[in-house]
Amino acid sequence: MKEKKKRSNCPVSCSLDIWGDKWSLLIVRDLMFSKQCTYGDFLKSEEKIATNILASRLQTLEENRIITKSDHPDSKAKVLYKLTQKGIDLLPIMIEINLWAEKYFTIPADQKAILKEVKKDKETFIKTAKNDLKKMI
Amino acid sequence: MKEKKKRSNCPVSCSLDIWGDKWSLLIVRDLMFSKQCTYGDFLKSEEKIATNILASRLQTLEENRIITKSDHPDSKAKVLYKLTQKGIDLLPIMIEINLWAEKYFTIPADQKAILKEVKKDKETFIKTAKNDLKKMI
DNA sequence: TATTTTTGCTTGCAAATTGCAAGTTCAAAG
DNA sequence: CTTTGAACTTGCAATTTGCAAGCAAAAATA
Repeated sequence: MKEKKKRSNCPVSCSLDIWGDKWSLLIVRDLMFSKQCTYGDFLKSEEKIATNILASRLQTLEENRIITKSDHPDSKAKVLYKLTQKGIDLLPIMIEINLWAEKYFTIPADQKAILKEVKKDKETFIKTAKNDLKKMI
Repeated sequence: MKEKKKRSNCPVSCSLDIWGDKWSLLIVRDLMFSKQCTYGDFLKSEEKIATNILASRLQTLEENRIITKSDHPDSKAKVLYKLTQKGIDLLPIMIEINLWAEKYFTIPADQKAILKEVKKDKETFIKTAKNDLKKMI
């Protein structure tokens, strides 16, 4: 496990050291939507991540205990990736990103529908969603 | 202004297209703390951003209307950078990043003190902080 | 049982980005 | 008029990205 040097002790800087790139939070997003994904599932996402980048990001996220690998119940050839508690705790950040983006971009209708639910009662939405994800650990 | 192609219409992806890197949110962080910064102020930050990277990020953030350049009242040689409303609206994301980091990293005492205030009443903290920033526009 | 397909990667390589150091330009101070 | 300061720009090596192809093990198919 290669320990990368922190740029500073600033909470924002420390966070970005781990997932501050164009791809990591998309992996986390997929896991928040799907609860668990295979390597192939990530590749199916709209943004078309390259296989080597995916492997690299999954490794970094695993090293930093944001995600875990586990055996797929159906097949030894498949691997299941899941969020850890640390990964689940990124949910509030993910939600605020969505709310910000909703204000400044045109986003898909189905996403808007979810955000409508979020805005009704953010606290409850997060609590429920976190619990749902926790069940999968 | 070079229009970069969006990877998808996903709100998270669109957001990361703009500020999904190791430096952009540190610039935003500095502006949230200091309200307004000069080029030199950014360079003084602990993380030691390179001058060319700083110039490049400032340009991208300006192109995407997260920040604006304005004249410094004291000198024509200086430039003031400020957050726009779009930039100010990143505050909830910034706060959630801080709260997440506080849970999983050891962070400086002064930062912890601020987060204690945040946790007392998040809504009010954000509203007040946003108003303070808005005054500077 | 033999062969093909699926799955999760790894490898090679060109292109783009980053990071460091050293300019450059214009305003302001001495 | 010379020096300093502020905001960049430039050059270049090192790292990272992105695309395509390859590969080994497991599973499905013939």
